[in-house]
Amino acid sequence: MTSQKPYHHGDLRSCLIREGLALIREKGLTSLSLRAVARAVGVSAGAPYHHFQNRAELLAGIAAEGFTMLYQVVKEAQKNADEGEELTLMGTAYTSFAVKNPEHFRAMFSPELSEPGAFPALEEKAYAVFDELARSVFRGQSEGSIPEGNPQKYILIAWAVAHGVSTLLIDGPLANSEKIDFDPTLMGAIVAETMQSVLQQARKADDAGL
Amino acid sequence: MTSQKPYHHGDLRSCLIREGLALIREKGLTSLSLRAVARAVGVSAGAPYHHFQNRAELLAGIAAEGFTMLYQVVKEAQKNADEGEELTLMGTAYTSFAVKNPEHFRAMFSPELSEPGAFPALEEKAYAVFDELARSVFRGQSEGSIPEGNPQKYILIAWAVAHGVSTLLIDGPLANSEKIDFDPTLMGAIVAETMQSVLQQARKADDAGL
DNA sequence: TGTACATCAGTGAACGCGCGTTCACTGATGTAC
DNA sequence: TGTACATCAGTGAACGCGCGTTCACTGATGTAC
Repeated sequence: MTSQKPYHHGDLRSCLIREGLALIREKGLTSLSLRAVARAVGVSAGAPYHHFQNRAELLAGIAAEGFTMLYQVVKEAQKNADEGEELTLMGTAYTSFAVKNPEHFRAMFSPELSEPGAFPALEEKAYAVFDELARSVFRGQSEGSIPEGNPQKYILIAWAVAHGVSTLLIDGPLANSEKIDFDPTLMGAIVAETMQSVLQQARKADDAGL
Repeated sequence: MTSQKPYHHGDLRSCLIREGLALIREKGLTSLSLRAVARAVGVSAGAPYHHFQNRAELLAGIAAEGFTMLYQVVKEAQKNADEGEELTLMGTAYTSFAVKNPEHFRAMFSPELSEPGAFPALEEKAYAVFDELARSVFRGQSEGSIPEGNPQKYILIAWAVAHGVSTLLIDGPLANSEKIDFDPTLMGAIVAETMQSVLQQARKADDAGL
């Protein structure tokens, strides 16, 4: 048992991020502020500046953590997938991550962080996820499980469907609407079904020699 | 020629919205404020309160305008579509709207407005768009151009793909990335191709009696 | 057509607030000898 | 094992800022008669 108020916190950075996530969950991205997280942790307003240069870096820290987590679940899905279903499983893993970690997800795709060049380390992490997606498509095409043609097409479809379902579920009109009531199970299945349809349809066209 | 500084502006509400859109475009949703738009129009800080009860209502006003515009382009696409391609054309119209009107789009799907019940008039307008999508699916199913089965599936796929491509293009990693360089033409085609694949694949399964 | 008056849509000053950020400081910790 | 000292990670007070919002006011507009 340490004393109630040790002068040195010991784990402040992690705590600030944790409280930052709670703040995003409860009051939205807008209300994320260095003062607010410091207050939540019970520390002075100046303390966070020993861990983050400014407000944007806190947000970037949260986003970076999120991309690391996303990379892991996507990579895991890829590893466990049979030939030909990599892209589908990666897509559902993406959506599943978003639904389970909406605060991270919101931070990761926050427009405030999207200026190119502003957060190189973050871009690197985001790119790593994209890269796994791309590699899967290339591998699928060389193995024959994904038809030839512009690989970007398959990358973008997978990403767009997964991202679209995710954002509609998290922040969009589907999130809390009383008028529009979707079956949650259906949501999860949508990404998979769409990917499979696209791939099968493309294979058929490929076989027909188009 | 009226004088330079008429006491009554005459069209302040519209001007506030117009400057609000400019502000969102240039500095992001975060920096939209009643004071900022008043300043941009060249009017005192109190003036906007004769047109909007508070800050949220300005945002809601912008969003409402956006939903009205979106409804029109989606409805137009629906009208001009041949039997069986309604859903596809509506999806591409949606994405096209988003890319042409990113400021409206950002306001429309701003989390700040997504609390259910907070802006009933806005929800009504958003619902109208969704409703056209739903009607198209119902009509397609009764005409036979869309397979039987859970209509929600087709609604959600169309919406998710269109919404996903839109958000990736507007705010997401695709917007300004130097590492990920997608062909813009491809983007536009993605929504259509995905929808067509899904529908054709479903039709095939339907014919096979599944 | 003119006039009195209600109402509308502005002004500008003021308030309190939370925030980002800085800075001199201080207590705790780690390390060289 | 002790001690001197550098460094680290906090404190708390202070600053300036932009914002939301209110309020008494005033100039312009529209309307009844």
